Amino acid sequence: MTDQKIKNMEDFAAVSGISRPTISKYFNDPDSVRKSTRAKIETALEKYDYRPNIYAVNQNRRQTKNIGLVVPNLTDPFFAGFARTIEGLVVEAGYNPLLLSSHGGPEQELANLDSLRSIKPAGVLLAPLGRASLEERVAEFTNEVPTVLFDANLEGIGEAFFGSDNNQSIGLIVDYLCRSGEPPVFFEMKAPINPNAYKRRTAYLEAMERLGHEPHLIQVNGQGWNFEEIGFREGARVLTNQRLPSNTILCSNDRLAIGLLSAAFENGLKVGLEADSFLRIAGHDDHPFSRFTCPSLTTVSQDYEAIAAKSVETVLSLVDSRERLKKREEILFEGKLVMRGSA
Amino acid sequence: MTDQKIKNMEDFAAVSGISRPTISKYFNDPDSVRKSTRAKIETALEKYDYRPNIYAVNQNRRQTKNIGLVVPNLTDPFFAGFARTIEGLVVEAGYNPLLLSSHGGPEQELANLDSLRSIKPAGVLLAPLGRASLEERVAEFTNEVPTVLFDANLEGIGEAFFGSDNNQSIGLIVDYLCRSGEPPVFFEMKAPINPNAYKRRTAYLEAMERLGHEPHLIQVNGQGWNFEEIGFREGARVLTNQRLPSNTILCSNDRLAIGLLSAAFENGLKVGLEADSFLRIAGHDDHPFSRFTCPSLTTVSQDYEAIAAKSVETVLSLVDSRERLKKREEILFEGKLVMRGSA
DNA sequence: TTGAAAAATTTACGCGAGTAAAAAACATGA
DNA sequence: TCATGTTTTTTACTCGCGTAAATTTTTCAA
Repeated sequence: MTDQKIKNMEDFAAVSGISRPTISKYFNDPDSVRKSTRAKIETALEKYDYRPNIYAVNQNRRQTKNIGLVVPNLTDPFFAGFARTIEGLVVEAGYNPLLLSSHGGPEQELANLDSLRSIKPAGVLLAPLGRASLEERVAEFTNEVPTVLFDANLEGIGEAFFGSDNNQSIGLIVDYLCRSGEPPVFFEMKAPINPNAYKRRTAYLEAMERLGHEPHLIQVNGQGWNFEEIGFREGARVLTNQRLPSNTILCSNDRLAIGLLSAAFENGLKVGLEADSFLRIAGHDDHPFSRFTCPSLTTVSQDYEAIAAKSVETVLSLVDSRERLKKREEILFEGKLVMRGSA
Repeated sequence: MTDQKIKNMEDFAAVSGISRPTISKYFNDPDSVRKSTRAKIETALEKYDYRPNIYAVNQNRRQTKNIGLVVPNLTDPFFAGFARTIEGLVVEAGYNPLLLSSHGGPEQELANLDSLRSIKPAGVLLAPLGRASLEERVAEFTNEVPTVLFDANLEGIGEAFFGSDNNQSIGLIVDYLCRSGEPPVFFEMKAPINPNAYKRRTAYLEAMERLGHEPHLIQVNGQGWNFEEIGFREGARVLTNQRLPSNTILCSNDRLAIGLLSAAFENGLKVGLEADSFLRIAGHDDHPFSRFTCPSLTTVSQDYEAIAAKSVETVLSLVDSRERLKKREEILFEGKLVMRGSA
């Protein structure tokens, strides 16, 4: 490494003995130059520490290599894992992911889209919060920038949506619970933020009807994304005050279930499959922590790797083609039953 | 909102009736122009949708407004929360945070610093992994870019370090445990990744000595950042095979404790303060999930808000002054005992 | 050896702003 | 009203690179 200062492509072209336009071409695609030239450039690259100024590059390119990635809440390990997987795929494809978290707030979500706007992303992957009032503003954004939705759907918005088949997955676990014991009641928030929650509610009602059981919804109060807290607090109320029509509780998501399990423990109510258990509790999502609850949580895993892969693939193909999809695409991936100790 | 297209500052200057250099000045600091001019500009801003091209701006500014933020592992809610707090402070100060996660790998950490380099951040906040072999490369980076370390210290690297006083916090909980029952053994990984783990081990040994008790380290195998998994697996081995010299276990961090609690439950060992409990378990960090373990986890909370505030304040003052600190600063913040059910 | 195709070079312009210097316009208070 | 200092305008240059067109060089097969 020589320490002669290379401040721009001009300088680097000089020391490498190649013209600047060719150097530029090389950086846009190393395979687009003759092998012997590439070798010369790479030799120089080892000797001198140079990389193109990203601001100058992006100012002139038709399209940046930036891919925006917006998740509802990074504090939730489920989304953190999702984001990590997606980031990996994006990087692998030679693009530059930019991760933003909406922290559970619709205003923050819009702020995120706004700050993405300013970096002119080639495409965006958005897991929306899904607060009806702001869908319009999100739609505006997706008109400007090719956007693929994942995890939660906003009808008709974006080029495509990839997520879980709540119908199938809830059906799966309701089937299992009915088969192995008393039919479940459904534990959820009264006014959920996330569109999936509504889908799951409906799926539960349908599954119970299909199996000829009386459905029963337990809809608790609570705002925001502190699901464990809500599950704990409201779960304690329900468990101590209310006479439930079943000893089996299916929670709308694992985080509620984690809170509920904690409440059950606190109140000395044994949860599990054993004969002396008072309750069975199941969740949905296969949250990273659900293996470590007491007892470990029976749940449904989402195929988030497939969702991530398909989402990235789709947004990148949009970016490459510089076209929009003729028809909005929508694929729902199936969940898998994860049997553990709690139900 | 008129839809006449404003494509650059020139256009915007035209429609707002102000000269381009003055517009430029306005965007760099709205208060630097006369009130009447500012009013004119802001009126135009409401009418026409224009924002400066960030790439052109950053190409010409002496310094970008970007602040890099690198955390070891976003999948850990503790760091996700930390990051969120820091992001908020950075935005509030008018800077642009860029969040990257090292995913627990030193190579990824270097890759993160490398990709930060290309966006020419004005300053960086780094919570390092602390793998000795790569410290040198991190140090190189901190020579180029003003960097403040937080959470984990690398001796002599960066302009400053702000973190927890492990000595104080471990002392605090060892005191408490000894006062309220049997002196604790210390449960930790044999070869921890994180520098704090070493500090905590030492702090434990010192605290025990100070109180006149025989220390006892349980050092388990395990690689990487799956602390719950390691705590669970190795915890189960220890609890079933080993005769412990105490019924009280202090874990090096909450995530290990969460796994250990799960293992205890699985093996039918009652944890808690009750007379019929077999074990007491305590952790460190006040992890977001530690309220929902069974039983809830007694631990020490880090003053991460203070650490975040001080870190941001310091890096921004470095950025503003465009100077380096004469002397590396180092502040350790005290932890607080969080008494819950497990010990 | 030749000749066509492929690749590299030369030249030149554009992108959208920051910034500096000099000139002009404006604000303020006595 | 005038002098003074403050803002704004004008003009012009710079940043580092993408990109296009015309030209030259290289490559490789016939």
